Amino acid sequence: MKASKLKRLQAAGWKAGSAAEFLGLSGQEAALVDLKLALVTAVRATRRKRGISQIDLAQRMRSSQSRIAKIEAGDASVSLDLIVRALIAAGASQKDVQRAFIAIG
Amino acid sequence: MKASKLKRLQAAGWKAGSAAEFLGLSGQEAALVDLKLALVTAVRATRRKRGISQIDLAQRMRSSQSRIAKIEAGDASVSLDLIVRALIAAGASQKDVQRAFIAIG
DNA sequence: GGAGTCTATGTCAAATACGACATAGCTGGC
DNA sequence: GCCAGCTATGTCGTATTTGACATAGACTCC
Repeated sequence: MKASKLKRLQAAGWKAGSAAEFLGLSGQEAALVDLKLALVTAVRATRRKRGISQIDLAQRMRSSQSRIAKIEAGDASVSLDLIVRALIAAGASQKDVQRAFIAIG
Repeated sequence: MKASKLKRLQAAGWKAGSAAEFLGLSGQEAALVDLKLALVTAVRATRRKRGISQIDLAQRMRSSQSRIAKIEAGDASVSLDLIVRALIAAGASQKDVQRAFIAIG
């Protein structure tokens, strides 16, 4: 069958080079974390630049103050979606976003 | 109490200018959708450029072929997190990622 | 020192996103 | 034709993420 073959392939993928895959994965995860951190910094910077409070920003994106606080704190329970939504809602300009990436580049 | 006042503020925020807020929100959502679309396109382009299949990519990021298909199809059940993870796993350069994100302007 | 504002942190039920799986369609080589 | 690999779509149980709420700390102004 198809599915069983697919599964065998996946199982094989696990066995062969699992250490390398782990390293690769952790590298990918690190890149994602870096990206999140940069964006989170941009959220706080943009919000402050616009002089709006966490409550204000929460209202703008139909979220709550506590979520904004968690976003800015880099809380693990915050998705990239939410971070970017906050960035957009805060009114980040293209330059703001670009600046966020400079740390990564 | 604090909380009740906060709640009143949020309720007021709802009432006053709800139409404008709705328009604002839908604009934000549109921006997010545009961003996702740009990234999704980059995922497929990068994957094809590297000559890897959806199964390959799925293994690289410990996901499944069906999820990759959904990512590339722009399925609503796919988060920005997963899209970016796919982009990174596909081997997109940081410049590629940046380029896609800059669309927020 | 009390009141107001802003931010941080923890909890929780409900909503959403996840991987896995099944299965179908499509294409190209045999 | 048939088979193989690749992709698309739907479902499902589980895991993660969410907004809301409570509450506490820091700081300012009266």
